[in-house]
Amino acid sequence: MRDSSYNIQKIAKSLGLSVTTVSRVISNQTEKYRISAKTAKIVRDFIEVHQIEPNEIARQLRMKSTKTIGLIVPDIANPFFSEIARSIENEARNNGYFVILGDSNDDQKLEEELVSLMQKRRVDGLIIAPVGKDSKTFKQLVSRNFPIVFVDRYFEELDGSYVSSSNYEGAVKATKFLIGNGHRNIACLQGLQGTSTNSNRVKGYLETLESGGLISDRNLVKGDSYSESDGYHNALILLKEFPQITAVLCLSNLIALGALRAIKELGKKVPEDISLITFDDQPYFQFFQSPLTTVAQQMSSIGTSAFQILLDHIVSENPFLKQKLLLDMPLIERESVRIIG
Amino acid sequence: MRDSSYNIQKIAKSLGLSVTTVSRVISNQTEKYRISAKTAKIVRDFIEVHQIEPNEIARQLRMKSTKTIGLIVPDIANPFFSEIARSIENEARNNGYFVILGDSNDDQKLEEELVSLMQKRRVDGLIIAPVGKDSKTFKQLVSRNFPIVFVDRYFEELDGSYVSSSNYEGAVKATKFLIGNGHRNIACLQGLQGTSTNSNRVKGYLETLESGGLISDRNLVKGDSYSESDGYHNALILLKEFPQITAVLCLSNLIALGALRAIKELGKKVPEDISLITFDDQPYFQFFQSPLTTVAQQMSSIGTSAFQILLDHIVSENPFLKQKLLLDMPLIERESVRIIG
DNA sequence: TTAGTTTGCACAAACGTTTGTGCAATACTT
DNA sequence: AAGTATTGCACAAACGTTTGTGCAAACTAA
Repeated sequence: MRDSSYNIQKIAKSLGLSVTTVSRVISNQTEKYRISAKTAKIVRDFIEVHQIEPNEIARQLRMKSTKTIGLIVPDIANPFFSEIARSIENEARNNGYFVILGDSNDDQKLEEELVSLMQKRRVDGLIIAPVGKDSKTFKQLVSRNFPIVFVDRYFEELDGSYVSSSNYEGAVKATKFLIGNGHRNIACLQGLQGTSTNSNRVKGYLETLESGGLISDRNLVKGDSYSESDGYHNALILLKEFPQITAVLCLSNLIALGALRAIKELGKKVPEDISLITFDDQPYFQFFQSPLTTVAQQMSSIGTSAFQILLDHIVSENPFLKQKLLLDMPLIERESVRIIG
Repeated sequence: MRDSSYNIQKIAKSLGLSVTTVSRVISNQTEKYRISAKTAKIVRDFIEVHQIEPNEIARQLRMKSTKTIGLIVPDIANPFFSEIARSIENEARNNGYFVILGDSNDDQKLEEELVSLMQKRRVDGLIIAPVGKDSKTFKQLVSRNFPIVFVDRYFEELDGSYVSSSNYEGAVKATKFLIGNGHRNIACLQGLQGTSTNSNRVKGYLETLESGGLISDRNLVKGDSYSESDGYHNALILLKEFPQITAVLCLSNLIALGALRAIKELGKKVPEDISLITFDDQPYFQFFQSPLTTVAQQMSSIGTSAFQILLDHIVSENPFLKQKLLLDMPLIERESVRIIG
């Protein structure tokens, strides 16, 4: 007979006890405050029978802690972020925390609004995969030492904790792989410009080309969003403009999907006409016409690490110890890269 | 200079006003309570300058409304659910609501715990894609008229609102399509038994076989989870045991991935050896070796409808008006079904 | 038996809002 | 000028917890 109109005051009245005592039983502080085992049992039984759920909101107000964290991602429907979200939700729940979800739709304005709303909600901390072009939304938060952890994209100029992948090395690995397979004209479909992930990946790509004795042509780098449509449009442009291209490096899973759509539309085939390698491995990539070779990110590790670091910040005595974590990016070789004589 | 230590009491003191007045300005009740425009402006300017964020928790306590809904899904990393989640989050935010996320991992026990936790959190309502085998977790909620909307899976025996797809018709459509292409030995890889989605789909499949003059063999229906691994294992068993099978109907996107893995492992090809059709369209299905023919669900419509219905329940004077909505399932024809002479 | 100690619980303030109502001061009316 | 109406704001209770402290009653010791 669950009755949410019951609160600990009514329990107290019903049992002829004080609110104080009931509260202390519920919060398992019986020893500390010397509540007798007998009384404790009476209270617990009563709660059990009536399925009473003490008002958490009042508790939050009094304790000044909501046991809630905010999670803001650019696109929860992107499997990369939803996988991260899953592991964060799991880790949070196992530690007694709730997760409020915000989807910024890669929109800086919306992101800022979400951050503000979550501050109002008094979340204890924030995990955010920022749009990432501009750090101004977070400058104050970080300098106030508000518990916050960035995932995926982050800001070099901000002394905040983050968890991401070793994007530079990942791009190096991918580009070397293409060069090693004989490719000389390698294009790059990039993501949102000005983001740390994009900058590092493009840098890895360009520097590897140069150190491989190839000319790195910035015209072969196109795109300005991690979306499917951006990948599609820029792949079309790129492949029409530079017919000599034999390989394309895609900087995200969605970009790769867009590129594939474009390639198909142009009547070309992977890997016969165009070789393709992409960031962000997905289980289904193995079933593609040409199973995709990828540079993978460890999504669930990113999520669990991010939460653990955030938890440190929330409970820590030393809020100045920031953690910066870059996880390894394994290259997963499939069949989308052709070996050129 | 954002300072969350500011609250409306301090604003009041700083401005020489009463807390009451400040509160009324903030909540835009100036006309109702006759706060002069001049005073209102003073308060608003002060808040603007100091970037003050009034304590939402206190408001929630006083108002007995959290402007928060709970969303529980079996697997947020499944694109089907993450797409729904995205549209719900969007719709919720646009209506001033927050979304607390819970991932039940298709575990009844965990689901029940999540529901209980969210009740404690005093969410104003709940949207839940239930594990769906057993309705007992929700019986009380529904009978108490707690605002709740089921999505995807639901319970016939419960008079609760739900939004799902016309699963029966979808299965009929898919099965007819296979029969129409000459298939006579059609297997079915089902999802979690006892769930509404699964029952309706299997029913549609079996009845279509029968009405098509084919024998419906229950041995050709295997599986008990919507997961990739379940699809994989049962596809292996099924294809080994019944070599006469020419087509497989998969009841979810993940099951289809598992089936594909099994088919590949057995050295067979889609659609040459095995035709395949699956529920839950995904954008990337078009890039598969054999682009998959699917029966699609309208995820974002499911999400937005679910929230709107929930909102109705939350604000409505008439909590007894339940809505049951089944959205259309279009058949998307690609190349995974072979025409048999 | 009495003084000292321990046990078991209650009082009341505090967390930061919202809101019905009351009460001055000002404005309006004739 | 005096009475009435209106304007502008403040008081205080309430939402339901948590917690430092106080104070009887019960137990212990001599």
